[in-house]
Amino acid sequence: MAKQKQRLVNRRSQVSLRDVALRAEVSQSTVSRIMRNQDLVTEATREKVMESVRALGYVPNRIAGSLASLDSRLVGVVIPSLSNIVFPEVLQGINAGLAGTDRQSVISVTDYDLDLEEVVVRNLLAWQPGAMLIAGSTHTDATRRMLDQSGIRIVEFMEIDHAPIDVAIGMSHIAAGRATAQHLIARGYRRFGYVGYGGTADVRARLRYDGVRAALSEAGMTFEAESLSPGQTSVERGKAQTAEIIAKAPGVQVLVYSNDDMAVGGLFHCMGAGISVPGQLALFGFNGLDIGLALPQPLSTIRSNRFLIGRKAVEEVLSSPLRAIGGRVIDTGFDIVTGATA
Amino acid sequence: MAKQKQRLVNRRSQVSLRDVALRAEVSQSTVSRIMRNQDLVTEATREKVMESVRALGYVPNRIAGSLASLDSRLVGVVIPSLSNIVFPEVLQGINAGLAGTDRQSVISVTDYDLDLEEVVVRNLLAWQPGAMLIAGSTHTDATRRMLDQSGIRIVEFMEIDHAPIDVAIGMSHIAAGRATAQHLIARGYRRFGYVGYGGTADVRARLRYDGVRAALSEAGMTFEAESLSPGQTSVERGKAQTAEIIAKAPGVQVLVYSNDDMAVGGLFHCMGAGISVPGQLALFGFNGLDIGLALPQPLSTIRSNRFLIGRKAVEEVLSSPLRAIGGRVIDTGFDIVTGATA
DNA sequence: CGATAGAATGACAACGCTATCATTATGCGT
DNA sequence: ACGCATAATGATAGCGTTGTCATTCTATCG
Repeated sequence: MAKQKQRLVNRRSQVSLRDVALRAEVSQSTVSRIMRNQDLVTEATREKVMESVRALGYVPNRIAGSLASLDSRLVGVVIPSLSNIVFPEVLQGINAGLAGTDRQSVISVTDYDLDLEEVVVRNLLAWQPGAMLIAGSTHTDATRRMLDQSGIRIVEFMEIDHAPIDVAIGMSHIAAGRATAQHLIARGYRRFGYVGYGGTADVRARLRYDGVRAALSEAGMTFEAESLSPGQTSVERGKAQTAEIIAKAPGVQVLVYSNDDMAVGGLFHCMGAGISVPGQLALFGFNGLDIGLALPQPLSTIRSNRFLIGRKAVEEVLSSPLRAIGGRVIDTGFDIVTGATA
Repeated sequence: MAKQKQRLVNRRSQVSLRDVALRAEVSQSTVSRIMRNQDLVTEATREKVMESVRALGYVPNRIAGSLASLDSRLVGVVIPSLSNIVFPEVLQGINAGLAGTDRQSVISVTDYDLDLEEVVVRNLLAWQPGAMLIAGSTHTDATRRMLDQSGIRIVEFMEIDHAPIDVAIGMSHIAAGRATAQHLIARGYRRFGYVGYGGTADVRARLRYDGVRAALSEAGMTFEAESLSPGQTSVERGKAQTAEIIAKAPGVQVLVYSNDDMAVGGLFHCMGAGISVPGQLALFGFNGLDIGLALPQPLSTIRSNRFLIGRKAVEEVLSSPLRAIGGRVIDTGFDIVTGATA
């Protein structure tokens, strides 16, 4: 009598393919075919099998399926934050792109920490995703190597200011910064101040800042004052820092913000302090958030299309399992929203 | 010569346990033990193996691991929307609870559609999650049956106004509605209007509405006017509907909104139209969003703790793999934020 | 120094499915 | 009615791990 190795594990008394096959008196192959909607099966057998599926409440085990087919149908997504509304917006686009396909996204958050990103990417790769969508193009060497060697499709989204591993989708934040400065100069502003994120983690905010400075510099100008915050931006911080910079540099004509939530805070401060906008002080944001547009006085800002970025990222990886040779850059662009605050 | 069945599939030339074991000249068991940080291995062998792991760039295949161990270490999360900021906030709490554990969340979105929710739950269950966190307690019969029969931990979050399958975490939206009405009545308001979501999909908005009405009714009052929108709420819609209801019912003293974004829109409308708040018209929201608190005039609202809900949900399912007998309800409560608009 | 407990390692059968090939039904033309 | 192409179904070896048990070392002790 052959010895049977037995798992002692509280073997989930879960119904499996075998149970369905047994009940329907067909082979497991047939059940498998039906569950995967492969044709080649008679309507009669399909009925018979589906009856058993329903009766037993069978739910296929996609883990086993993925292992057998060497295809997990998973798409890994890595974003730095959930509290910054722009990332959920990208997720919506990703979702929209994935809807109707049999792919499922798996999301991880890095908190703008490149070391954590490395961990997160490793864990995600362990799930054998068919593609990986990752925010930004600044990664640790190890992260880049893992992504590269995985052989799967990789989309780096949000920014396109660096050479991509496979595909990059987004906008040039340097160009957005330059456009901001040029737009404001054209409107006659000469004395600039900057309010926003001053850390190094949010690379894109930094790129925009650099872009503004570069364009100002070309026009022989510079920021007369800056109020930098090392941490997370918020409406509240925008209020506080705007108060601070006004006290520090009363002569400034226009404030450029690292993003809309800070700028909204700035506008709220001005409203409360009785400073007329843009008469006494003009404000310019970045992101084109809904809240900015709905303000009594619509915020002047630059709109990036986050939803589109997400959707295009998915479309790109679904279009082919093979990487773009030599890398591919898709510019989703940006629009200047004139608004009423600058 | 025995015939070998061969997968023709472009067998991912990926390094597996076997490759590492071969290179390090140890058994697969040993490598497996090391990868899972099981002790019982000599430091010397560990070194030797890790060298191979690094050299080959080995990434464990968690799909195979999950199948073998019958434990996916996945946590399914189902939310109705990503555009309503409260759900990303819950996700942050979930993330915080999961951080440091070896569990990974898998998120799906239902667009407030119960039939889609059913599909989404089925797909998620196919990944054999160890637990499922799902927003709300209104589901189709099939969904409820699947969740129930899965045997895994289930947390229904956001609301606690129904009997849970396993655990419910959140607040009573009916109670929040009643509290809103009582608070406003105590502050002397007598003529009420309602602005907000009027559809059936967002069950919780409906519960709050019912709560307000019930408490008004007990005090012998009712909504003198209502402006209902069938779709997604937004700041923009709040503006428009506020304008509408003011035109329709100029005598109303206070407007109760289905949520903060609508209320913020209402405040913006009043600012623009020169209506003094709360003197001529008072406004009361729901959610306690950051934006409301940062307004020049802080929004009067009810704050629910979404982050806490998410974190507690995770803590609950991590605490035990067994369901709460007879169901368990965890009330995370809510606070009235007096603010300055009512 | 031999016996022996315990530590360290190895062997190998599951896990639940899918891909591949083999076999059996079925329909069709002549 | 027969042969044959084709449709429908079945059998079975992986997929890359982990759980279990078996085996081989390594101290320790009388």
